[in-house]
Amino acid sequence: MVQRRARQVHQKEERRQVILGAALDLFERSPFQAITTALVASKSGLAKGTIFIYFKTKEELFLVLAEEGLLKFFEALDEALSESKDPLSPNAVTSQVSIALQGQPHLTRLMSLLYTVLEHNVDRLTALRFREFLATRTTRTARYLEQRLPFLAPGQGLELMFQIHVLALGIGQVADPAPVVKELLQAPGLYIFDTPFGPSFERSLNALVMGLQAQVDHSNSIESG
Amino acid sequence: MVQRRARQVHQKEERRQVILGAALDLFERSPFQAITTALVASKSGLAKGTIFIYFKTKEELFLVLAEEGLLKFFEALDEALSESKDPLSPNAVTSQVSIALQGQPHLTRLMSLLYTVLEHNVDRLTALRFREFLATRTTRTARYLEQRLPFLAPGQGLELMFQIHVLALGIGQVADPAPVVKELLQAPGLYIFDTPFGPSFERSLNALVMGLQAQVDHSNSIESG
Amino acid sequence: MVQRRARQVHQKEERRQVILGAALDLFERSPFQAITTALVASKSGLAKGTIFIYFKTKEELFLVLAEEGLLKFFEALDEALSESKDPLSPNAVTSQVSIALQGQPHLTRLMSLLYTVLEHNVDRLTALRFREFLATRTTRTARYLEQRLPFLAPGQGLELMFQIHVLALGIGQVADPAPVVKELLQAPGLYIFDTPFGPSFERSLNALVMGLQAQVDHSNSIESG
Amino acid sequence: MVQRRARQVHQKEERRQVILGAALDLFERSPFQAITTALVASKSGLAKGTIFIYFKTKEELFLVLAEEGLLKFFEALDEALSESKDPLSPNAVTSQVSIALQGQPHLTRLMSLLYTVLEHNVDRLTALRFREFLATRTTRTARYLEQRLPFLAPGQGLELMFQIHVLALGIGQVADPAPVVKELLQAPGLYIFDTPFGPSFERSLNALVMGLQAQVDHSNSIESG
DNA sequence: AATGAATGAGGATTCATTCAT
DNA sequence: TATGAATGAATCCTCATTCAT
Repeated sequence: MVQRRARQVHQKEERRQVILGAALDLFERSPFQAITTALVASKSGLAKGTIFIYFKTKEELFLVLAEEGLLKFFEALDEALSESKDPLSPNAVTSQVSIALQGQPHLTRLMSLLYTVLEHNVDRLTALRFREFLATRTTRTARYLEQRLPFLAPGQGLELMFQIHVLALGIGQVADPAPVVKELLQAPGLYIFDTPFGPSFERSLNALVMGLQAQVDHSNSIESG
Repeated sequence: MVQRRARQVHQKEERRQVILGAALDLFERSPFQAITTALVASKSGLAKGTIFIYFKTKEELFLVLAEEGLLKFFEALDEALSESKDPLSPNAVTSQVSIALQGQPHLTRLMSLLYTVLEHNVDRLTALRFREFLATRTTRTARYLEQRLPFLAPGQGLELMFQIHVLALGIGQVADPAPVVKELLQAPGLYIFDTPFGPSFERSLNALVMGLQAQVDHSNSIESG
Repeated sequence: MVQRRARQVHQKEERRQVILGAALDLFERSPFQAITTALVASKSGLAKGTIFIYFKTKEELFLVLAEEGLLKFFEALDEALSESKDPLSPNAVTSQVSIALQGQPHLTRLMSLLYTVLEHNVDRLTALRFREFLATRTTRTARYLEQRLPFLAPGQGLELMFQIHVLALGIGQVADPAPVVKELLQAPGLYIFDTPFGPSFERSLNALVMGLQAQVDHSNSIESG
Repeated sequence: MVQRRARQVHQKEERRQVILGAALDLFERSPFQAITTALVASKSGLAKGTIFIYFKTKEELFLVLAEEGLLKFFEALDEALSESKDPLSPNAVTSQVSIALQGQPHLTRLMSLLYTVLEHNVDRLTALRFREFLATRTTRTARYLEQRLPFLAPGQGLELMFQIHVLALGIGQVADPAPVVKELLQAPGLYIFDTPFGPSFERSLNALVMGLQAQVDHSNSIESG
């Protein structure tokens, strides 16, 4: 069964999306290593070789998936942060970030792949484009943060974005343990580190934001003292 | 080449250490996937099969490696925290944690494997033992933290340990990018997220600790207000 | 060395035959366990992985080999049995079966693998198809037998086919001993069970057919008595 | 836990029996390939190495098991056949053989291993002893058969023993299909060859014996004709 | 552009057997 | 004799990727 050829740009983009959709579907249900390109192909209704016309490697495919997830996250967060110009409480910011993040439930799992797997089998140009995207959007959102958290000094928005990133990465992994472990964690005494993503993330991020604020207050009081 | 048989308990422990040493050596120079059991064996001066007498799977071997690294980390930190009984500043705590962590340069790389790879091919008992170790030592160090940071409420020591763990995990990954990416990050504009582990970790942890303190102060001032 | 791609159905069938031929060649010279898939591949002039495109497992490959051998046996026997419509003597039938069987010298060795090895690593569908083939052809040949041996009651043709099958299986094994044993059997007093396949098979089958006839005669004489 | 050493002959024989018992136990529940020497050892309460003191190879161990099973079979059959001196009907003989055979339910499974596996990894001497045992007992029982079936010419007792052997071998395999197949055989139309051992064996053997008788009658009638 | 046949490197484990203790 | 640590050969199959059609 030969698919119609996608000659026009928008047809190609459409087909790309079909593949990405299939990959995401599979990723929701199974770990990365269990997802073979044959599986992605058959789920896409395409041949194996066709996948590699649209994505140079399996890792590139998932890197794009990660990018799309990140994009939605950035858009959601940016929108929430730019609704008004008024300052926001740390709590409010934390909560917005958390909401934006959980709109992409698979994003954190993708992110743990990002540094350990995906970027390891991708060519320079693809990596460059991804990193440019990441830098651009991170910087933009950082500016919003600085606007809504007036105590942030210039540059601290970026710092906060870094910490959000890192927190999501770390908590994402801890909150998604191996099947064997998932079972074990029911036992009393092992409850440590067995935490749902959302609350842990919010608590930690909240502390972080308040810490940044405290640092600023502190240095201010010294200056003005 | 037949090795002298390790019949006594201490001989077996010694041989175990030889294997662990070889594995660590290799891990310093290459990614986990590139380390074959054949490599570990030949570096240990043992036959391939012998490795599997001491460790049921490749993953178990590296899980033990992670545990040993963690043990050293906990010991170093515990010792630093129990040197005196006086309160410590957030900065001081942060710095001790960072020092203890960097005494085990490969620990963070091992930790990223922990949740995504190692615990996925290990039997229940092995996973259980590891988690018990983790729970025990984390709890113990949490108590020290509560002693040296008097503003911490009971239970907040554990919370802080969780955050340390998560921060190390996340920053460890971000700070150790793929070779292609490492090169790219030289370029201006992409410097984002290109940060050495130590300073990033300390800044973030510091903010976190100050945040916890601020939360406490805040709730106190409300109560007493 | 990349082979020309077999896109057309007949090209694929051709390649399948190349693999089967290579496997049969190897099987003539060495025991099943000694035949590695690598060997089959290199003998086929194909890559290792290619074998598994055509056959899901090594056992499936040899199951197909067995089926092809059986097919030739059935065809030869059916043809011999349908040459005329006249009754045949037990001796004549026995001899036809023996001839058809010895046209496939490796068939009996393959058959001993069938129940003990091949069907143990084959999926349901493959096993089903093989058994359907076996049932269909066995039933058909059974009908021929009933035609040429008029004393056979309905259903006894199938019974006879079962006995032929079982005899070929058993004698095939006894007549093909291990190398060490082959040597020993030269010694006097151990000649027991050291028998070439053909004559043993014919003698036994002959007795069997005559026994069936005798049973019929016997029950007839009782009825008419 | 070091076992007491077996210094006396009878202690050694006892230990041998412990091992054989363990192996038989395991063989009842699992296929030959699934039985590792480690399993046999632990089930025997001995160390792996100890097994190899008593049996040179895994195959020798199972060859001895086969021999013991055969011995019991011969003894049971011999006893039944020598109870009186009167002639027996084919039916009676068939039934005695079948009873003796089914007293050793695992014997037929062991026998299929005999020619295809066991004798392939055993030294000359072991093979020789086994074959001598087989020849001796087969010959002895053959004599009993000739006594109870007076129509048998000299030498035909041995012929019959061969056929019994071969029938047990073949039917044993057909009656013990792979798990996948066992399921399939429930389906209608595939019932062919799906037969319990006992009845199939008796029907076939009966026909065989009657065939031998018929042959004799036939040649007699010619001679006297 | 689409296909899917062909590639072939890749690799952890198993396990019978040996032999130092 | 008993032990069990050490050996190391042995191997099927997977799967991302290529490329002839």
